[in-house]
Amino acid sequence: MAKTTAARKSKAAAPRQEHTTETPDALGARSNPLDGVIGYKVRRAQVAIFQDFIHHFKEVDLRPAEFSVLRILHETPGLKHAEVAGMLGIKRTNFVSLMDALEKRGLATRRKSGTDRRSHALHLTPKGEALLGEAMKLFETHENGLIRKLGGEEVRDQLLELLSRITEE
Amino acid sequence: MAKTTAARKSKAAAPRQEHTTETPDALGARSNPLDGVIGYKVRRAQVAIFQDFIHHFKEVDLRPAEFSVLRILHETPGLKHAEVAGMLGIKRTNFVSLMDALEKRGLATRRKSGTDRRSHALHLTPKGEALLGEAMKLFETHENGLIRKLGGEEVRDQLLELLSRITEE
DNA sequence: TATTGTTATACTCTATAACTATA
DNA sequence: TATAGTTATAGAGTATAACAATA
Repeated sequence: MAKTTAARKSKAAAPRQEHTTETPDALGARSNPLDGVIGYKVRRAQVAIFQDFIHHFKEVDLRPAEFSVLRILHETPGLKHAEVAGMLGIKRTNFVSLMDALEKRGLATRRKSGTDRRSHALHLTPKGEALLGEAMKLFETHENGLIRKLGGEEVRDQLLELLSRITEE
Repeated sequence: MAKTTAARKSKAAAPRQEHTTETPDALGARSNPLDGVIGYKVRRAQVAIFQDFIHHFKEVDLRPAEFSVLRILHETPGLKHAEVAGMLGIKRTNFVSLMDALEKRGLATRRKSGTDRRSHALHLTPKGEALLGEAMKLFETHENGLIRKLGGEEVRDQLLELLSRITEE
C-alpha cells in the first residue's frame, strides 16, 4: 500500500507490517498518493456499492434512498416526515420530493395525523408492500455479493463496526 | 425480514475495548432497519468524513477533489487530464471545470505537451505547492482525528483493506 | 478512425431561506 | 413562538452527446 506521504511516525510502538500487495498499474488506476486516505477509500467504496445497487434494482426502479424509505415504513408504519428524513440522514426539505415520487407511484401514502394536524402519518400501500417484497429479493442478491467480496458475514460486521466508530459521536 | 441483518455478535475488529454506548434513541437517530446495510453505513461514514474535511479545509478553501488533484500533481507532475481524472475516479469531462478553477486561482497550470499536442501536461505552480503545504497540515489534523476515532493506525489499515475488497475487481 | 480536451446539457443530491398551517 | 410540511432556488457531483484538433 501507499504509505501516506510523510508523517507516519507517531506511536513508535505500532508494529509496521509491510503488506506487500503490489497494486497493478491498470487502466485508469495507476497507484496514487490517495490510496491511504480514509475519505478517498470510503468514497470510492460508496460509489461502487451504489452503482452495484442501481444495477441490481433496475427492474423495480428504486434508488437507494427510495428503497430505504420503503423498508423504514414497512418496519415502522405511521412515522412522520421529519422522523424518516432523520433516519435517512437527509434534510426534511429534501425528503418532500422523495415522498412525492413514492406517493405518485402509489407505493406510499400520507395520512393526516389525528393528534397533530400539521404532521403526516406515512404508510406503505399494498402495492408498496408488494414492490418492497420484490425489492428485498434483489437486495439480498446485491448485499450477498458484497458480503462474499468482503469474506463473509463476520467480516461484514467488522466493517460495519469500524464505520460506526467514524459516524458515532 | 432481512436474513442478512440477523446474527450480529462478531467480536470487535481491533484492539479496542467494548465501548458500552447504549445507542440512545436521539433526535433524528432512532434505531432503524438500515443499520446493518453496508451501503447505508458506508454512505453515512463518507458524508461524515467529507463534512469534517470541509470544516478543516475552510481556510484554504479546497474541496476533497481539489486537494486530491494538488496532491497528485505534486507527486507526479506532468500527468494528462485523462490520467488525473482516472485516478480521481471521475469522468474526464467533469475534470475540466475542476482544473479550470485551480488554474484560475493560480494553483496549477496546463502546458502543451511536446510529444502529443492534443494533451496537456499538468503541473502545480509555486503558489500551488505553497498552498498544498498548508493544506497538508490541515489534512494531518483531519486524518489523525479519524485515526484516533478508529482506534489507531492499525485499525485504519484494517478498514482500508476491507474497503479495498469492495472496490477491487 | 480513435483519442484528448472541451462545451453544452441534464439529472441527482444537498443546502438555505422563507412561506403556511397548525401547535 | 415554535414546529411540520412545503416551495423555490442554488450549488455541487455525475452522466451523455457532440465537436475541434490531433494522432
